[in-house]
Amino acid sequence: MSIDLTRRVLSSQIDPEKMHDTEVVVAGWVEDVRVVGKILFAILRDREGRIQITVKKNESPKIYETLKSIHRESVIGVLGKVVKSDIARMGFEIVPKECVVYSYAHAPLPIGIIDKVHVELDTRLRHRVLDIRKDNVRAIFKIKATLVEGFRQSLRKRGFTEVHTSKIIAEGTEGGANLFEVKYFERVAYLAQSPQFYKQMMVGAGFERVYEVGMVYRAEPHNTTRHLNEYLSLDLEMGFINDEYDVMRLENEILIEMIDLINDENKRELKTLGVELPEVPERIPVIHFVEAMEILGYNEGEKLDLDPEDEKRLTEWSKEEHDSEFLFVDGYPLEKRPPYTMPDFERPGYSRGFDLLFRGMEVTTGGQRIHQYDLLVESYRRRGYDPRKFEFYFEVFKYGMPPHGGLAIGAERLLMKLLNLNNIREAMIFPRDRERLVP
RNA sequence: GCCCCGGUGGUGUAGCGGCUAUCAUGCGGGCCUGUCGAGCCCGCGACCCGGGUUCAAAUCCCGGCCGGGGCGCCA
Repeated sequence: MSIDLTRRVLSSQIDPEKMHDTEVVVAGWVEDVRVVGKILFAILRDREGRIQITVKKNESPKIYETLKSIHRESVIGVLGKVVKSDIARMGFEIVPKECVVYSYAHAPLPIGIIDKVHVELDTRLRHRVLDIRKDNVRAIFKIKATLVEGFRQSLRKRGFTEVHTSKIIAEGTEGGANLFEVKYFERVAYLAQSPQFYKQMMVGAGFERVYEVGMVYRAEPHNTTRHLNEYLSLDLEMGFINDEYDVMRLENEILIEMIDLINDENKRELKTLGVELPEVPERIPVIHFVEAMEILGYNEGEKLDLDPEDEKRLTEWSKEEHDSEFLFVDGYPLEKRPPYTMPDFERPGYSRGFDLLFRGMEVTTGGQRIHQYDLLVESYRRRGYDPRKFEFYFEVFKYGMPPHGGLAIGAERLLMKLLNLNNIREAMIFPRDRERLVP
């Protein structure tokens, strides 16, 4: 006895009006079995939703016994008739003719899928596959997929080429402090903390505009709700810009499009999560670092960077003053930015580097980059790096490099803030942090 | 790297020196022909590890491991 799974229909494809009394194949996970005397109801879950299988003992004693005996989350296939029904909440139910158990789930489950008890994040992450069976958890990753898709669509449309650069590297963009070491045959290599060098090199290689969607690695032993040791970086780099404002404007536009796409494609998931996405203003406000210091009430030069509390206060200010939950802060002090950052020659000590703050968190770092060979080499030297180690990177600057700039969006940070998640680990299928390496 | 807090059945918890360690969920069994947070009855199942204090430790102390949060740093 077998069931032809090529005939399988999904829960969402069953229209009780049109399909009443027709035979269908359905398959999925048995979320729950409710035995009510000589009748039982099995709730079957597939990727789209749920279907109720109704079995009467006197009509199908074998299927009744089978479904009564299996544990929750077992995988079954059912050949049965669609029966339109007013009593069933879904408007229909399946009365089975045949039922195959493909996989018997063990009991008890390490975490409940539909239990009404709270489960700690740590426990959920240890049993992530079961955790992701919950609609609200899967919704996060459906939305993440759209977020990335939106990034790709928006950039491709604007003449950007997707590139895939190596994650195994010889030298970090800013030295080796937060790099993971890997054994590379007889040498030491590192995991890339950013595709920064390579995407700039690709601008100079003639693509002019490139983007990359890829994992990056930070060996920081931090333990917070907003840090991961491996995260998805949405990177882009564009040539022939006037200044960093061109990059900020681009980000503004693509953010609008990314959020539009999610609103279009993930209505159900947003509803499941009870989330309404924020409005991205046509013009996200931009303030200079010096202005930020004034708003926060610091004296000039008192601080060279913003701490998490400052960032929270600044986005609160932006919400009040400009009705925007997004805020660009431009012109960070040069010494706090990486050595490839273009200095602001009109304001000595400051750079053309910016951050995008969203709901109290840094979600993007970007800026105009140095494109002049001598200036770049000097900048690295002044920071104490040995320019000889970066020759592979400097080469493109020696042989014709357009003025350019770019940015990197932390995908999980953006997603976390968009969906009001409490912990960035929730935005990663299998997060890597200080202790977690499995699953 | 630093600071604060925590670890009790599969899961989430109560208990915070002394009664058979609480409750929910789950799991097993029973009853029920319309359940959909099903209901009712019976049962099963736990004090992170090591050392110490004490007549007595889940409870107090020390160390370890693990977890949660914050800072630094960053996306």
